[in-house]
Amino acid sequence: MTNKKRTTIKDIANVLKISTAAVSKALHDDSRISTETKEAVKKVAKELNYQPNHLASALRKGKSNLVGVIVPKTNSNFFSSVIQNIEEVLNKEGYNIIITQSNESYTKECNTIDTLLFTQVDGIIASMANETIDLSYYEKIKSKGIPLILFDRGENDLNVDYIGIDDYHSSHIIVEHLIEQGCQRIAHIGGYKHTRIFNNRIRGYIDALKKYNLPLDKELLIESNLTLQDGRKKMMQLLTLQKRPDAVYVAGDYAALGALQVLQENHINIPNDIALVGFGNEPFTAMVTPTITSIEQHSNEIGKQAANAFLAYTRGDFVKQKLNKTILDAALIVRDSSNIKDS
Amino acid sequence: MTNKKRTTIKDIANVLKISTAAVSKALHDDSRISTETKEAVKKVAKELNYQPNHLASALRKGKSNLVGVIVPKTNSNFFSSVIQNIEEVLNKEGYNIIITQSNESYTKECNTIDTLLFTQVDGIIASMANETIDLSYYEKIKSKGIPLILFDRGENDLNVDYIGIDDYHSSHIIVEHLIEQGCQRIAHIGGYKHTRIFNNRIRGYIDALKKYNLPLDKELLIESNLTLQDGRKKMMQLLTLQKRPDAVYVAGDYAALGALQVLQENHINIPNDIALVGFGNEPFTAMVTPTITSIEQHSNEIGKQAANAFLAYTRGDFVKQKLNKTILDAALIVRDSSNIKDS
DNA sequence: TATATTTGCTTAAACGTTTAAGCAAATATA
DNA sequence: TATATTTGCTTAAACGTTTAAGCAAATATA
Repeated sequence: MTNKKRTTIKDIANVLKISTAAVSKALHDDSRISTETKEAVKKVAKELNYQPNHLASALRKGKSNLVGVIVPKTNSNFFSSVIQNIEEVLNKEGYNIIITQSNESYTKECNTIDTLLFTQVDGIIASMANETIDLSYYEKIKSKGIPLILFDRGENDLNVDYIGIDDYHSSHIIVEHLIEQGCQRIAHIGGYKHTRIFNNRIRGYIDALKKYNLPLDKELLIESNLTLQDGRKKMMQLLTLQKRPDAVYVAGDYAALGALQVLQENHINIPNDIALVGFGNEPFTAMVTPTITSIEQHSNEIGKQAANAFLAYTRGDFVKQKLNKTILDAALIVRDSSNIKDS
Repeated sequence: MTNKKRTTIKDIANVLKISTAAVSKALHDDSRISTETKEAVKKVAKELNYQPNHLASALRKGKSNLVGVIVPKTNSNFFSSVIQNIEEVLNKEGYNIIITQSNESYTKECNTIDTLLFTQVDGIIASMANETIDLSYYEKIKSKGIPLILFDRGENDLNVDYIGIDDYHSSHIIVEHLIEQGCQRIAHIGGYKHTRIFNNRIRGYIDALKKYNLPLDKELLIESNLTLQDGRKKMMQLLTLQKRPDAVYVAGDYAALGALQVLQENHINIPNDIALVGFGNEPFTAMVTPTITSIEQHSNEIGKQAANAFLAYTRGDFVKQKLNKTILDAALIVRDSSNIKDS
């Protein structure tokens, strides 16, 4: 524990009898420093095991090289994969990320934002909690002039960069797929309408039914918080109907799993009696029996693009910063739970 | 974007015609500042929407109030739950955490450590990557005098605080449970022997067999990286044996799931033909069919204790800092995959 | 050869805090 | 009433960088 003080540029300067300014410039390969000096500085830096003090340079330069990432939960393949890709892109550019979880709670999300602002992050990349309706905390970020990028769960009203998939179109793909399988009464257990992505999925569902001349039955369209538990509850509700659906499209994989459990407990054949489609392509959808058809959201791509959107800001492409709404195409992964021909 | 400069204590000082030192002390409730001044300062601070510059105080105080957390992956219920609890405890004490993933890669882990040191974290709480054998990077943390706490995957040799469950005893509980179910040939798909926790599970397995006078069959003890894929592979290997096991204890849930899939594909009845036990109590173990018996590792408690161990250091209990090896008792969650009486 | 430019550094100030040292006024103590 | 202590502030320096401004020596240009 003989924690002798860390070496600073001052120490290097003393050894070489030059100024700290020269050392600083040498370490940053300033063109006005001779090659010999640079080499000497770097050699001594290595010898003394010099590690730059990030806080000092951050303070001086007015930027921390930290980016805050807010997700509803890390414990989901989608979000952890997005995070991993954000990290990969930003690390290359010298940024570190601070990951925080809102746990789907609005209060926790606000605290989290305060914490990140306090930590002087250079930007925030976020996906909103389910609960979040009031956007004033996000406005706070904007008003401080800190770049804000939203992905997956974001609101149009905020007028910031957004990366996500085409939820409206995804619903079309799913409904089309189910109709191809011969389904005629397709139910939708959707997310909260106030969240854009879930609203888009609902609109897509409704319009796709219209497109294929299927009637829209209000009983078959249910709002849910999309947890496993609520998926069970909403599936039970559907089973009590006089005219049961022959397919259920659930806007989240966890809730889809809940629905699957209920169907199995009631000895209903999947997909022949009722076909099932989830959303998100969580790994467990390929693990359960039957495997669940789902939508792949390209989490890797979303993470990379979100990071790049932030970098675009920092590179000062402010001139005529146009709002980037990047919408990726989703992919339907057909599995046993909706593959009627094969089963 | 009229990003007018942030308010500093200087601004507050100017308004009240007092020194910045007085402002600083007032904000920290220094006993040598009058109540009136404190109130006035806080009032103005609020009016000007003052937010302390964390970098400046960190630089001055020589501590960043950031704690680095390194996990093999965030995408696992165990780790994300540990993280959540670390965060909860540390946030209360004014610390923020920087979460990084090693992705089970030794190289990534080293980078991650460099990054955290560069960011001037006040401490590091880590669980090691599967690959990690060389501990020199962890020694680096210690040599810088930065508190290091390990949990779950940690090595004794490092001589630092450690929080985990009693893996040796967990194996005993599992083997006892399987014997109670009538199993006589119990296989173990274990983790890498060089990782302490997996080694302990293996030793526990061997000793428990001995205790109950069951022979140790080398064929039934297999080393694995415990991914889903490798679980499949190792299960197939067990099925090729002349004398198949009647129970398989897998040291990780993902690998257990792989084993389960292979058993089902071969129409082997679980648990009657072969009983199955996993480790970690990942949520999906309760979701698949049949549900998988597993070991609950008390991730919440581990997270809390790890955070508290770090806090103990910062509180300067250095005087006679004794090594804290906290070992929690694990709990066996019996499910269908090993419940022979009921099935 | 005289002047202009470039090279390679130094000096000094700054980023926004915190804190040791100190000082005058107010209050307590003998 | 004279001295000691406490209260409530200020002054000044420091944390470890970066960077604008400047200057002398070396080199290029006319």
